[in-house]
Amino acid sequence: MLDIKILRADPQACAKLLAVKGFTLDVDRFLELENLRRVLQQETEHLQNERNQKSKAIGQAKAKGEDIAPLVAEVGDLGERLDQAKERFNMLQDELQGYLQAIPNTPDKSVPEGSTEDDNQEIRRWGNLPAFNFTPRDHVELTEGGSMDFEAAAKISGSRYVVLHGSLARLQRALTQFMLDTHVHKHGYQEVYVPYIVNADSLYGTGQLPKFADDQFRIAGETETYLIPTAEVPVTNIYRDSIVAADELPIKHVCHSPCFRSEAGAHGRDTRGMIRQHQFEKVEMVQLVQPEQSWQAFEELTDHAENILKALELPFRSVVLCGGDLGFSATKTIDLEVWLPGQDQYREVSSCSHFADFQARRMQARYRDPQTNKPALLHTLNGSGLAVGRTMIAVLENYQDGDGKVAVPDCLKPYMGGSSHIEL
RNA sequence: GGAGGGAUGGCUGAGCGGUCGAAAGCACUGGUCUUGAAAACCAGCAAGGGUUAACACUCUUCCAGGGUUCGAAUCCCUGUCCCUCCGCCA
Repeated sequence: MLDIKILRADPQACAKLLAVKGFTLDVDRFLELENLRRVLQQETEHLQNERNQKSKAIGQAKAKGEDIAPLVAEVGDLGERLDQAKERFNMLQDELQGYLQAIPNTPDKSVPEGSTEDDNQEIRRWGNLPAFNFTPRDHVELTEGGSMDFEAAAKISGSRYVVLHGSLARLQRALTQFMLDTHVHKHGYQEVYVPYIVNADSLYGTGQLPKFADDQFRIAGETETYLIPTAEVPVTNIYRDSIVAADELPIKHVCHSPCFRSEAGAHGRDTRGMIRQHQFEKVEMVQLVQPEQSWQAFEELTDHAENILKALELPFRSVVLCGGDLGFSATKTIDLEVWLPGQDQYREVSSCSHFADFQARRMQARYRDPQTNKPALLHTLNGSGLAVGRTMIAVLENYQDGDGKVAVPDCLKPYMGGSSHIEL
């Protein structure tokens, strides 16, 4: 959620920024709601004050043993008028609140303009594309023997699921372990284990609700709960409605979890292979930091994600998302795209986002500012480090030997029992 | 699943239907003292919102949502969560 004070102060400036994101802010509507809000609020508070005064007087009179009947009579229909004013005010507040909730975060000044991913801006490339003396196969062709089993998955669950057999299952686990260990031991993150089912408040806090309900898997039952679309949700929400001490910052968590996405709007996209699944594994980094340090933290976080690809010696490029491609809650996002020889293109394996205080405001995640000794909103950031399934695809496609085997990247060997190759 | 107990400020923890936004302690901030620190003492210290140039005034909030009342942290109902005991069970 945006800071309503900033919005009030200069709605035009906000509208201009939001336009970069392709969002049209109806300034007139906002001002209209705001003006009405002011009137109704003053009216309501005035009546409330009147009632408070009278009730207090009754209390004092009673304490002195005086007759309170005339005072009570004086209250008259005040309660009724107050209720009516309250109702009007609350209705308007709900409307204003709903209006505010639907406004995405404003993009940072450095975010390029543009509407689709074609307008994203490449900022760096790393690694040399592998040269093969054969035609590289994609991960589906490579695993035709059945180690990547979409048929079994379709039978037991449906489309967009996968069963991994034997060495592939192990490779995925090895990647996960390697990523976690790297972030914990080299990048200073604290590992957390979290629930994979969360309530609506948590999804609201990070911005998936109310707007993106269709992308979530809702659990049937009386209480409104959902499967997590990313560990970002439970991990960030650890700090919802809390005030942390400044010396606890920065908070850096890494968390491995499965992610569940209904992919509601992605019919027909990436139907082949395990690029786009309803369930996938991801290692997620989450940081909560002081506002002054957040851009530095953003660089570091992106670096941490890139380090995994470098260690795996997988060629990749980093791109800054343009306004139109930027997510609802983010002020800036850098995607890491790994080279997939089988597809002859770069594909996203990580998305590192800076949310500024947007999520923190929704979550009321704060720290005590040592300068003022007052609570202040934190800045939140997160990034995949990395999407494990897609990273595994990249390993398969980049390390294929043309002979039905795949070399194991050096950094993974300790996690693969020392094997230098896996059979598919 | 059965039976009880609980939810109050950053934390612990009092709180008769009426100056209760809430005792006390801890923590924190400032001061005195000290070469410096600690201790001791004194003082301050909840959050969010509105009107205002500012001073100031005011509203809301004691888990959440309803209700009773002139007035609710306090009484009633519903829900959520936590704790204890019994049962069951990875």
